[in-house]
Amino acid sequence: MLKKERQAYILHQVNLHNKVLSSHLSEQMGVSEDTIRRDLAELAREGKILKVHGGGLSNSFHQGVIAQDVYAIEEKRMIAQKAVGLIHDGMFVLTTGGTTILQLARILPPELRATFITVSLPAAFEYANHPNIEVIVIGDKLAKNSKITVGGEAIAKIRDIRADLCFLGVNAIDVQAGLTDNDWEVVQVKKAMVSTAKKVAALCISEKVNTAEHLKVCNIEDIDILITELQPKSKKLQPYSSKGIKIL
Amino acid sequence: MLKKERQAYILHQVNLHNKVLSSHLSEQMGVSEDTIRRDLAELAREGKILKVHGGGLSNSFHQGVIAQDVYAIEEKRMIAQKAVGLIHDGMFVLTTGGTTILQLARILPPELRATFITVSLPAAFEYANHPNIEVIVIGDKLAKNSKITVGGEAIAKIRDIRADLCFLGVNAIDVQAGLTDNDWEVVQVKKAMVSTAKKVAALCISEKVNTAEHLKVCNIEDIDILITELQPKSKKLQPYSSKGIKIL
DNA sequence: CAGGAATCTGCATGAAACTGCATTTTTATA
DNA sequence: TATAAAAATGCAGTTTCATGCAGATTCCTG
Repeated sequence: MLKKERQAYILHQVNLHNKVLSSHLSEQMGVSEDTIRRDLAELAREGKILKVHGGGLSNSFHQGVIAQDVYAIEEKRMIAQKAVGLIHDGMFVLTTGGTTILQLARILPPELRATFITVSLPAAFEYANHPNIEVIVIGDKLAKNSKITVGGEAIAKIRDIRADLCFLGVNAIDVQAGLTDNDWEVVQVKKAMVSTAKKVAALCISEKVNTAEHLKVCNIEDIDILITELQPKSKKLQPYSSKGIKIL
Repeated sequence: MLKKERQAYILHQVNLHNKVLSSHLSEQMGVSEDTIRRDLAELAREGKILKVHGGGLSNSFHQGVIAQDVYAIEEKRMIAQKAVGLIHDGMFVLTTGGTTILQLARILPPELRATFITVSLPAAFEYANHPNIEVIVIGDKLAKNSKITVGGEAIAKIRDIRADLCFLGVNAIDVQAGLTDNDWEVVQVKKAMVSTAKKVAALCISEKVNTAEHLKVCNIEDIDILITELQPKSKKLQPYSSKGIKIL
């Protein structure tokens, strides 16, 4: 088993269960606890997990339930503002979770009449605050840290929906690597969304542009629209523009 | 159970109930009171709680965040306390929404390993705070006021699940009229739950005993267990007891 | 102010982590 | 393709950490 593979697995486990035990992982993949510890240390150094005595925890533990201030909120608001312009009355819109998507959910104009389909519970709450929005929740097993539903049922259900538009909260995007993420289950969900939606819009703060994670969601060509807080003509976005992606 | 995990749980409990007892926590998670004290001391040092003789208090005075008050919270807590005794490791439990159910969700002991299936988004959030609870969300159209999913999909999915136990938050109960409610869609969901669960427990504050609404959920005979804040032998509950319902 | 409960202190123990080193695997390059 | 360099891994010995327990002390309550 490759190191990266192992770490991806650990990350997956952490994102799924919020917690991993060194002893458990060691046994599970047949390597020494030392190796696991080194993996955990590395993941912690990259800020992807929180390392504690005995194993590792999801970062969401450290950030706590309180003091939930969103990172780069202004940028995300700006992105949401641009994204909202893509939605029109009568549309069926698919969305993932993520803080950027939540911003979008908050600023939907009250007179908008559309149907939002989501796997994200927090997003569903926000959509529900809008009088004229229909909200469809996709059900399945709940991933505890991200509060999104994941699994085969969810994916099958997403595939059944021919949405007009899909908003993806993006973890990492790169011209070569395409759209990538670090949680196996989330990737499955996003893949399903990309494949079923007529148009795909990626919401991404500029900081994450030209970065990559381990797990691939889709190719850069599968994205129709890229929304960042930058000016559309910004140099950083040129490579995407020349791939035929519409920049907002 | 990891140290951080334990502390996160304590913090959650403090923020929820504004108070925790060392003795209670010790028993709940099966560690010595010394350990709890050390945890409380550490959390206090970090300024997250206020440590006092016998346990800990929320310092929300400083933060300014006050928990929303629920009608008849004490009664509901008592009901939840009784209900929790019915749940055992490995069980599949179906629940509706409602504030009584939310209380139940909050006091689940951390070591409990069970699967909770729900249509209620707020309940799903609460369940997700418990480290060893699996949460399955039933998806469908979201009813905005009650924040539960309703519709044919949801009902079909509920029917697919052979749950060991079902907790119904009860709106009105009466020996003749049976269990009744006033929201058509909620009734559909409850009906499906009653028909599929092996055991049905109704959670009901005494105030609603011997009242009726317009829409029928099920007959009184379909209920296996009735939980109120009253003593099981209370006069008000005799008619139910004599119908063969177990009173807690 | 008396009695019981909660707390603190120091210590013992087992588990986990770190350190340095030897061995294996991967990668780069001649 | 051969081979050196670099990286990854496991192991043994030592150190640190988490936790429970016993006994002394302090804190509440009636």
